[in-house]
Amino acid sequence: MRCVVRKIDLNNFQVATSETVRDINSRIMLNLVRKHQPVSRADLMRYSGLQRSTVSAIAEQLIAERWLKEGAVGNLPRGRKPTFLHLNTERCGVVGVDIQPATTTLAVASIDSQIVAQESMPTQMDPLEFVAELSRRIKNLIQAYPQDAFEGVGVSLPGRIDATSQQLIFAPRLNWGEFDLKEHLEQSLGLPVELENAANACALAELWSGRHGDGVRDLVAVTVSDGIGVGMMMNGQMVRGSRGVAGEFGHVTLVPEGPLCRCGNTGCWEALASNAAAVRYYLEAASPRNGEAASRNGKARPTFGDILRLAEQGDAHATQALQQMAHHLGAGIAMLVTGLAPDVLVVVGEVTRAWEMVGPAVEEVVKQRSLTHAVTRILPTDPEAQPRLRGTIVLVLQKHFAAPLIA
Amino acid sequence: MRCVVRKIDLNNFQVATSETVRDINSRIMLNLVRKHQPVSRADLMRYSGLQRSTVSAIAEQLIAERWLKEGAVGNLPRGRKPTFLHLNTERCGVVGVDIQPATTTLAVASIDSQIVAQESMPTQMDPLEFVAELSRRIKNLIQAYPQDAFEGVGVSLPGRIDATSQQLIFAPRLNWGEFDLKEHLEQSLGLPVELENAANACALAELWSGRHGDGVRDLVAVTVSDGIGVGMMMNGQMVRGSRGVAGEFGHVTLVPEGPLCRCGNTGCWEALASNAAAVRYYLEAASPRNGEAASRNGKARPTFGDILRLAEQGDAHATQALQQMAHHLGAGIAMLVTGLAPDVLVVVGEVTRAWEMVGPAVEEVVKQRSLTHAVTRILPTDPEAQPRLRGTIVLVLQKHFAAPLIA
DNA sequence: CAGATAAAGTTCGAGGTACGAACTAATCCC
DNA sequence: GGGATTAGTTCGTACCTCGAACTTTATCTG
Repeated sequence: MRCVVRKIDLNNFQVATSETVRDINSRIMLNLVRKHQPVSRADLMRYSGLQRSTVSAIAEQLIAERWLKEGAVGNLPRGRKPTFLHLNTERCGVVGVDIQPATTTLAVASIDSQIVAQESMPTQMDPLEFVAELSRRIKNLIQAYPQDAFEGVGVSLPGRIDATSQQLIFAPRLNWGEFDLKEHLEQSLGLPVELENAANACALAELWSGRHGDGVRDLVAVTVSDGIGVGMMMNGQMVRGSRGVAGEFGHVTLVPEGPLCRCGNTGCWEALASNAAAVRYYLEAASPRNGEAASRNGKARPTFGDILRLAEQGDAHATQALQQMAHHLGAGIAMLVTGLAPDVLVVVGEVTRAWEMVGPAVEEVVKQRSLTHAVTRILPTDPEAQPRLRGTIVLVLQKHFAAPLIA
Repeated sequence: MRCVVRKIDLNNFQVATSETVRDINSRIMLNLVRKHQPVSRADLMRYSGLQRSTVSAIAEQLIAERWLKEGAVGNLPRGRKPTFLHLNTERCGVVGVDIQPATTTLAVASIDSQIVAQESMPTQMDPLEFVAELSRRIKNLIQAYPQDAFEGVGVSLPGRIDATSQQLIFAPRLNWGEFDLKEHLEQSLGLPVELENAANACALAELWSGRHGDGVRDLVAVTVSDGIGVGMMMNGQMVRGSRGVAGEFGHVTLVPEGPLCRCGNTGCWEALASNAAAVRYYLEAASPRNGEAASRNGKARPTFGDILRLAEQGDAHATQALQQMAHHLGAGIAMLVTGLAPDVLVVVGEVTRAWEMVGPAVEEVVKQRSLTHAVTRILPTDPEAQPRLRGTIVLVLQKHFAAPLIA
């Protein structure tokens, strides 16, 4: 039984009243239904340890609030048949937006986190234009449902959001400057908006709806694209750090005299192990003397997707580039495994498509470099699972399903 | 207003009852008294937002349980004079034990974390002998107080404790093997015992009784001795990781082809920046050709303390060794600042005695390598403050002062 | 010096919540 | 049809906070 105590934050606490008790217990109920649905009141009583009468009372309230619905009756060998309860998916509640440099994906999900509609659009260069188009599309998706049926909008993006002001403070890959995305979207949609860094969103999604089991309380997500991002869930909570900038392990120096990174330093993890690094390794291997020049005269610079395809076809240079990338990916992952010892570390990004090639190389480096006590499972995510997007859904739903802010 | 939500742990939750409300509110009260004492009921009402009647009721209960005591009456320009409340230090409650490879320090503290008695003893090689001697000394210290006045014993040690079994799983510097220290001490003393890794204890002490202000929720402690340990408090909670082994950043590879570490790998942070590394740098500088040999033939190998002393006297080799150590210390700290972005990072160890020399070098590396957004304050701890020992006190007290385990 | 004013602290009834025992409902088996 | 079994409801009790009214103990004012 792991039980980590928390220091009470005397700047930001909430005293308890009688309603607090109901709040806590109904959240527990909601989570138990989410996990076990369809489930009878009698089973909820057994799972929760609450009295049968209390379970009934809470169920009645949650049904009145349209969180739960009564469904079919079950069958038992003896006795009265139970009435099953399940999450009320008609309360069709959440909009999720995954902003990536080129493409933005938006989705509507029900409160059981199932995506019921989804579409994509290009990510405009101009933030105001982007907000206008995004709002138009969201309104369009939403209008089929009752007016007040939506809880909010979750947004994941490749950048940093100040913890207090919720302003975008660092998003070089979007190049929008210090734009108040939250304010603009809220104004335009009339719904509460939650912004989150993409890696954090992935970690959130994996902890809440990944298939890792209930025992997982510490999870790290590593997103690999043109950069590397890290999202951390520790003790079941997101680690945001001082100004919401925790997780920039991508800019830790792993090779002191290594290649130049776009951050201005040298040998950063992401300069060694990102998709862009793999492309560089490929160019270096393909024309050893002068990799950069080769790409300029004649054929276009290959994309990381090209390299994955070439490696799959058995191209030696591409395979070598992936191996180099894998080695350095492993070095960074070893750092996280050694330092944070999460239960699970998930890798997100195109690179997972070649995991049967990259994975073993990563595992080898991690095994060699980390102490024997760490038992972290390193898992690639299925690209179909859309962890960023699922994270945005959880971002909104966690307000209702997470433990209440107590003391 | 930062507010991080937590996923409810369905394997380990607690439903709320009416008593839960009192539990939460009395813990808030206890913390408010701890912070503001001496303080009147009326002030507590204002700090907490609870009703005056509720504050009185809770105060009455806490006085009955001997947590609080009524003290002097205050003075106000008008109206009835307030009766001040303060923590009841006569409830003299906690034993702290700081086990270090050579010396073990034990202390008795009151519930306001003030140390009232303290003594040291050598750390024996044999764990059973050690437990016997430690118990004898603790019993001796305790006997002056009422029989039932002690809450428990907190222990910090250079090693790892399995999160579930509370067994010692890795303590090479003590060389005790897999010894069940907790069980042996509890048997011998009849008091509950809490074990914790030394770096974690430091982080705990700094968060709970450091002078960093209430706003600090994310704090990292770096202990520098013959090894390097890292303790993390994130969102006001200790990060223990999967099997309680989080924080082994000392064994992250920072220089791929670097010096051999005792863990078997090369270029680990602690092989580059620990006290032992500084001694190595000194020997290399003092006899460039053959540092190791020099120490063997003739004069004894200098200790890190010697190097600090020499550097203070202006010795060039010692100064250079410290600079090398500082550079690498900075590299590792830059990793932590970049990746975790804590509000505060404290450095613990003998090296802080030379901080006017080491600090600027560390700051320079960190400034160069970390992104501009991190606002981490890097602070040396006062060696007099005994952070390890204070951490052991908090270890026991947090059971009563921390937020209750809810949902 | 008496009355007004003010602040601290107490008392007590109302409302919300969970507990737990007793009760009703539904179903199967003999 | 009666007994056994399980699901779900009802209702009185206990605990807790709220909030208004009240008591206590001061100072200020005319």
